[in-house]
Amino acid sequence: MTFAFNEREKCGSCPIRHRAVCARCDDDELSRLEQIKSYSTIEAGQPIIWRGDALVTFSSIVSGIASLSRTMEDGRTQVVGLLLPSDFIGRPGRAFVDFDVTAVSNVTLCQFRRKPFERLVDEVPHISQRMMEMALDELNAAREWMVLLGRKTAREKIATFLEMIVRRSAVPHHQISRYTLPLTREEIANFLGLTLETISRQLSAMKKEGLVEFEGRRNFVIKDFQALHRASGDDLEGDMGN
Amino acid sequence: MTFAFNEREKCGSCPIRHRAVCARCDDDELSRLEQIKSYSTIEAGQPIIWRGDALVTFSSIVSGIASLSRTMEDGRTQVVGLLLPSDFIGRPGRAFVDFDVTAVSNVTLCQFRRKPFERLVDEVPHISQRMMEMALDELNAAREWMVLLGRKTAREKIATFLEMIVRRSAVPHHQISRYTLPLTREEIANFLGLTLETISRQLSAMKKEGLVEFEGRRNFVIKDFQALHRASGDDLEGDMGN
DNA sequence: AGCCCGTTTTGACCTAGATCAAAGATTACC
DNA sequence: GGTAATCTTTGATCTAGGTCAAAACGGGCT
Repeated sequence: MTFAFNEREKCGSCPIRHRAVCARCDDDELSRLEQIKSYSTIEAGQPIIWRGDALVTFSSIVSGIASLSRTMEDGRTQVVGLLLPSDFIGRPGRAFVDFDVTAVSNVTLCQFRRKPFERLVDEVPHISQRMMEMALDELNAAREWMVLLGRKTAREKIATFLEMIVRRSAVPHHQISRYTLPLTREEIANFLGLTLETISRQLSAMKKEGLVEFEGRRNFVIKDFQALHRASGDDLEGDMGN
Repeated sequence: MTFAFNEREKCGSCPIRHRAVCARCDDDELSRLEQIKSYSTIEAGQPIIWRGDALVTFSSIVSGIASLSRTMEDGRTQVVGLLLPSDFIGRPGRAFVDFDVTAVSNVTLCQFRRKPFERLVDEVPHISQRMMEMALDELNAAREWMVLLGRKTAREKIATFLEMIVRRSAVPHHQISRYTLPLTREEIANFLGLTLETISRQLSAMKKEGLVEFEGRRNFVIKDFQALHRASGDDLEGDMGN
């Protein structure tokens, strides 16, 4: 699953070319980015940056999944977002990082050194426009998640989470499609504001009710998409948010 | 408290001139904004926009407080953000509104018609840069709030909320300073993911412990800032997030 | 000054989800 | 191919915060 990127790989053939911060850039702008970029890889489970670290590079996720999280002094942890390919790490204009970023699977990053990148953000409107767009999308997702965290029941939270995975893998779901949980039960719990036991019990219940079926710990099949949606607590927004 | 704005008030004397979307604009850019703006006022308690409404205008809050919220079909409500003077309403590039916006106190808006404003966003980097900055600040605040909603206890939530009010009123807190709750108990509950009864009980407990003192329902004095902070569950970030 | 109506407080009780504890599964690793 | 190290499931019990209900408080308004 890990892509092998040569140090001077061309942006033109990059898998996230049209979704990342560089999405709107023309060839000239792209070559300016090319000059300050480099690739790096992080193994599953390893930290990418810690909260409080000085921000020395920005990066785009090229492949793999990372989590953004905050851990309180006593160990309580909340995952505040999942970072997928094309998502951006780092915040122009800040000296320090606000949340821990951890590789959930093996991750390939396209990194930019801080100063030159910040200069580009100021000079190239296509970059700041795209970053604004991405920030607003994430803001919306974060707020949607706040509703989940503040008001949904355990069942609704988990149904919403499963639905999110289905929607993201975006394979126009035929009758039988197999999906994969990207996270352990504990990570799911930290994402949903629950405990791992509650996740496990709730998934078992959904199995028993014939809503999902599991093959191994991480692969599942949705047996009843409608019921899943009904369980999510969301109204039938035909994708309102567009 | 409500400001009286004449329809053609100059931006130069605007109280939010240096914090709103227009913060980075020069005089030329400001006059372009001036041409497409108009003021409007909304009474406390009235809706400003509903989720699902077509987005016809963007606006900046000039004075007053509004809330951003989502209500589920069965009435459960989560407030996902408070909008204070200089905060922005609306999202360029979207046709519909994603959350309900409601005036919590009397509100004055500086409104821009959609199309011309979107053109400005594309043409004037000072605007898109500022909007990105604001979006990123809100994103950070939203994520911080996710930690509160997902992992904090009722006590910690309320302490954090009181601290937020203290920090925002930004009067360099001398021994005795009087603050005001901008929300009813029910609104606080919907903001913190609790019920109004829990808010009331927790505030009573804090009173009994000598942490806060109330004068009427909405005015309070913090008797022990340290204890308040300790109760918030946050570590002693000397304002990390900068 | 008194009255009304919405807000807030307080009490009694209940429940969803947490916590504690101990088996079962998987996977990775010699 | 066995076994250690993780994960996951399941059970028993506890509790923070929710729910339901009623009294107390404020704060306009006449």
